[in-house]
Amino acid sequence: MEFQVKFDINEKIFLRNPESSEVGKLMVKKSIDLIYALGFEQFTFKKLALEINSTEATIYRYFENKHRLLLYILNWYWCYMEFLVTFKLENVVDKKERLKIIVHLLTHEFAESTSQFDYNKKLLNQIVIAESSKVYLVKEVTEINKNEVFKPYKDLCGKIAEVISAYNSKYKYPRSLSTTLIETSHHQQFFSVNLPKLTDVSSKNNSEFTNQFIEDFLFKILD
Amino acid sequence: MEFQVKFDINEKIFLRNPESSEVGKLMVKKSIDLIYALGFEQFTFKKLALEINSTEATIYRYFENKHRLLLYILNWYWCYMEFLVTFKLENVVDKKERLKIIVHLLTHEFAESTSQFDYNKKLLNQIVIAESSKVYLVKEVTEINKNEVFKPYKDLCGKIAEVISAYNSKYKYPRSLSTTLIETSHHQQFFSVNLPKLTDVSSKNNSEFTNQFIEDFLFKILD
DNA sequence: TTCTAATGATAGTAATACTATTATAAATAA
DNA sequence: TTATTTATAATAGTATTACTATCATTAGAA
Repeated sequence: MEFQVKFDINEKIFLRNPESSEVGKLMVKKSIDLIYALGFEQFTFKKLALEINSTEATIYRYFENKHRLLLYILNWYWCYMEFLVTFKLENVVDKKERLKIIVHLLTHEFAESTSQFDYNKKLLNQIVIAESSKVYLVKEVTEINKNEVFKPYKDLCGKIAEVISAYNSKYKYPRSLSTTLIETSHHQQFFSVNLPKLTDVSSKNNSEFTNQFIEDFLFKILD
Repeated sequence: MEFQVKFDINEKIFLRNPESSEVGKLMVKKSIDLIYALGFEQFTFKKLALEINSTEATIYRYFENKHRLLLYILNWYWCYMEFLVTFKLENVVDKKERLKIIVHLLTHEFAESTSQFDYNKKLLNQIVIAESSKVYLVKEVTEINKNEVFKPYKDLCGKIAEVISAYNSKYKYPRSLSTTLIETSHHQQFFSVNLPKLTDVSSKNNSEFTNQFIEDFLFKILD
């Protein structure tokens, strides 16, 4: 079974909806490949324009700047992640199992995408790990936040917090623990690959390591 | 009692040691004020040159680029933090107390610096919270890491890991837990101020909130 | 005193992050 | 069907950034 999902991304993020045209869709899709390949700092609209055989001016009609484009991509990812969580939790009643499913989702790579129309989720996941904090770790965060552009992240956080509270209603910090699960899964994955001395990975699979570390700490906190 | 501390920062980080001259010392000191005021993205060598009544060329003789200057500042901070940990732990034998002291250090602001020669530790702390991940979340991380420029961070992490292991020798992930303590204390402080819905802060003091959250989870994990 | 080395002043380049203008092509409405 | 709107490609241009290079001046060391 294979299907595509669509989300309504907050209109404040773009100038023109990239979903409304072919160039628009192509620029988002290719930006994922390019940001992954170059890193966000080296990524430019000029390079993206070249990649999609278009011009900078065209891209600027869709996004104010590359920061907004990254935000768009991340919003899509957070929506997708919330959808995935909801989907995978369907019909699972065991509360511990529900948490384990979430930790697994947060710590494992996605399979390479097969459809050419779909975003490459594997690359997207790597972008989230390495670049996502760059959208909020900026001076203008308060200004940017006013447009509710972080809502999908907050919603994901809220959803996980609910599962945490369902498991242990007495735990006092379900939201902070949610963000800690998300952020920790990112940096432990990043560190275990790039700066392994900051972690306790042994040679083997780093997703598996991160999964074990987080699951271990989550249940020690909640039990 | 008031005293200044000096650290030998890895020579690979700079072209000329800023400690070796007055302009050098001034540029590091003022860069802390400027990065704090503008955020790392808006911070430029041109603006810094203006601030210290010097020229870009002079700054470039000390640091290859602004990324290296940030790395220098963070290295200093990590060394300072390790020193502080060592200092505050002196003569404290109770193992739980030792961990509590560390958590307190990680989650609380420093006092405004009094000495005009000293770096402003309060601003430095804010820079660490908002900008530190930008030095390793880059494509070239492996290349940069080869020069051992992250050693002070790894040492700090190692030191905290030791205290963790001393408290509970059976715990399997002391290093990953160390980095999680450090990173979590940063993003919880950042979130509780800027995106509070991602946390469980109530209106009050956010350092205190972060301290409680982290202390709570640390001892649930280790006990 | 002479030499050396660091600085300041100045200039210049390539790339980035945009904005503006116009001709053309495609989609839509009358 | 034509007229109108709209998006795009092509092009040009600007201010700023991130550097590199040159050279005269100055301060300190030999």
